[in-house]
Amino acid sequence: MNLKQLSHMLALSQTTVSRALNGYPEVNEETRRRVMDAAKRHGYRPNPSARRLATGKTGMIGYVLPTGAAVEIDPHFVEFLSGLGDYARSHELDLVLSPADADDQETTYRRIVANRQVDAVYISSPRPVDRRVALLNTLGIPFIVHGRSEGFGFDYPFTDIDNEGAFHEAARLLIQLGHRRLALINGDDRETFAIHRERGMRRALTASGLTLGERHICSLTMTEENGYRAARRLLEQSEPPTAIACSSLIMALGVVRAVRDLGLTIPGDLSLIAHDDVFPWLKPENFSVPLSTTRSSIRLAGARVAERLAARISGVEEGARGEVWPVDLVVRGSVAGAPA
Amino acid sequence: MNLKQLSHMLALSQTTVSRALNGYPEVNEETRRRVMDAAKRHGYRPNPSARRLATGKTGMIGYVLPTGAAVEIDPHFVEFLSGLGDYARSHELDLVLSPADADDQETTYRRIVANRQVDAVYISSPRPVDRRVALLNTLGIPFIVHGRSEGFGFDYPFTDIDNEGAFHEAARLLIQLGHRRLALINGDDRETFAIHRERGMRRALTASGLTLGERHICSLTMTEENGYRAARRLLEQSEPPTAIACSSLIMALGVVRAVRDLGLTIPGDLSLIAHDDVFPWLKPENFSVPLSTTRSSIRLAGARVAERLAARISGVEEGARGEVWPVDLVVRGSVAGAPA
DNA sequence: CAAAAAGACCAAAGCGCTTTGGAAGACTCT
DNA sequence: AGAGTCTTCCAAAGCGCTTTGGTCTTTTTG
Repeated sequence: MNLKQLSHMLALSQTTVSRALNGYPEVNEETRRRVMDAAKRHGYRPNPSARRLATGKTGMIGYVLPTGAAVEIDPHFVEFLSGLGDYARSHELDLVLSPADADDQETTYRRIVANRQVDAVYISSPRPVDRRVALLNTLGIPFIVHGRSEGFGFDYPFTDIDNEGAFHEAARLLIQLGHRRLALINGDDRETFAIHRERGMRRALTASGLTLGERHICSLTMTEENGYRAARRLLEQSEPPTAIACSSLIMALGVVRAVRDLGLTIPGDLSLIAHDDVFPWLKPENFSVPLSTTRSSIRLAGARVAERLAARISGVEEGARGEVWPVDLVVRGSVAGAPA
Repeated sequence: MNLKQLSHMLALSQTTVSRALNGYPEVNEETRRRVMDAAKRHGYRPNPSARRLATGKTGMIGYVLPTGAAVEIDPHFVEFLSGLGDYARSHELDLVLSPADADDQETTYRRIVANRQVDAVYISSPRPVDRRVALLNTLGIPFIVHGRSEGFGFDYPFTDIDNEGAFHEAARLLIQLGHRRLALINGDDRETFAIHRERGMRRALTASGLTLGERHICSLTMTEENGYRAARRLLEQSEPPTAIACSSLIMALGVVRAVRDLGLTIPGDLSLIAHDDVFPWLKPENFSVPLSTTRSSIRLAGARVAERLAARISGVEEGARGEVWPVDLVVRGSVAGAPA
């Protein structure tokens, strides 16, 4: 059932039927009702390919997926995706993942823009002065950055959480509890979020006349294993930290394992705070010692990004507004006063 | 730069240019070279929307993504996706995720098929007599099932691993080591893979005159937390198992934690074997006690599914062939003879 | 009451590609 | 030399939608 057939059986022109269906004003309400009704009754669905060709709109949002043997898509991506899906579903948007060589995403971005394959795209895990941001800005396709980049001469639209504030608060709490040797187990420090977290922590330490030494900071991809290694490295030093802030719950898993292996206890020997992206399958309250966290749902962020993308596609949202979400600090059993 | 312009500047018809580019035989090799050359020089890329409309081919493979507040996309999905992406990238295929209400995926499948939004789709986490398989079979779109369904009156194409064989071998090893009380911590037993694993384990037990009692089997979604709970339930019984087979490394993490909390040791008090889907971020050899596993890379499976989908789209593969991959049994420190 | 404006509809021209059904010329064969 | 066969190319017809530029009524306005 296509437009031609439908309009023929209604004894109307394709023009009128098309307009009736798409809500254009120049059609009699009575006629519109008739058309709508017939369309529903016969299960008419406009062919998206044809519509695309005519309008250039695809009803899809795009994401360039870095791939390659060495590249792993991490759980954060998925959870974010879930949120995006939540919103997309209720608005009949589809998501196109375009796999690209991790070292050459630019070509793929150019392709999907040139081909008009999607109406908008989003970027995740941005770095400072991220080339993708600059590229999309010149390419002129609607986009949102999940996270932040820095150091451009222009603004761009983003949705981010207050990573700096979160880790500032976490460190401040630990300091108030008497800790003097703090350590940070961070994510990949080429990414902006990690830089912001470090910055927040340093700011809190500096304010109390403390510092974050080279030996007290680790920066690794966020896996359980890396969490374990980092913790061992930190805790086996001559002057080990008495408190650790950790960028991910997955790494925290490794930290807990290391602490146990070393025969130490939480929070007796070590206070621990980790950032919680709110994974449904890994909850800080269910750690052997319930974990204190800085919490922000990455899933909600996904839904929000989808929402803003939709708004940009339809022209409701414009300009380069960035939004920064506050982060909750949730205190549980894993923090305590510094050991004597 | 579109076909019209290109053909005009070559003083050829659109027909000839189109054919030259698409490798049709009825064009002079010399001409073809000229065309190819000009196309490359001017960066001509056929408009995919137009091509879609004309051919019906989209160059995309689809996946219906179950979403909803209660639904979590699990890490297995992502790792599978990585593999799919690896293949898709090198063949210029894109992946379309169509979010759908988890309880009504059927509508979405019908939509993407009716709309010709993708050339092929895949299904994951199938259950016995999975409705999606039956639906796609009648809808007539190329598809591959990752995993297996059962109990239809027809065949369908799938790629699966030998879950039954894997857990049969695992159980057999444990039995040979003298274990008599085995337990299984399984995934959601509505899914076929879990059923197969249980079946394999029972077969091994039966062969030795043993049984798998109701009290020695848990079936839960595969999270760390559920692994912990299951292990505690099993180990706090009056006659606890001396060996556990576990369906996932993530659950095994929880099992290890439970064992420790109960003051037990691996492999002294408990032997443990888990299935390893080969996540780059969680490796069995790095567990405190290196974990024995049944191993099969879910990432490779993703690449294989993409490959078969591509083959089906191009008509190279046909029919309902199913393939079952063998699973490795990798023995590490977490198994030992049964305690006296 | 004639002129202008508004309302309701339509025919046809795209969008940019693929593919059908030739046609013209070059080659072979008897 | 004429008939048949390749080879190589082209004009034009889709694919199914949106949108432009009208037309024909009906209503409003000075």
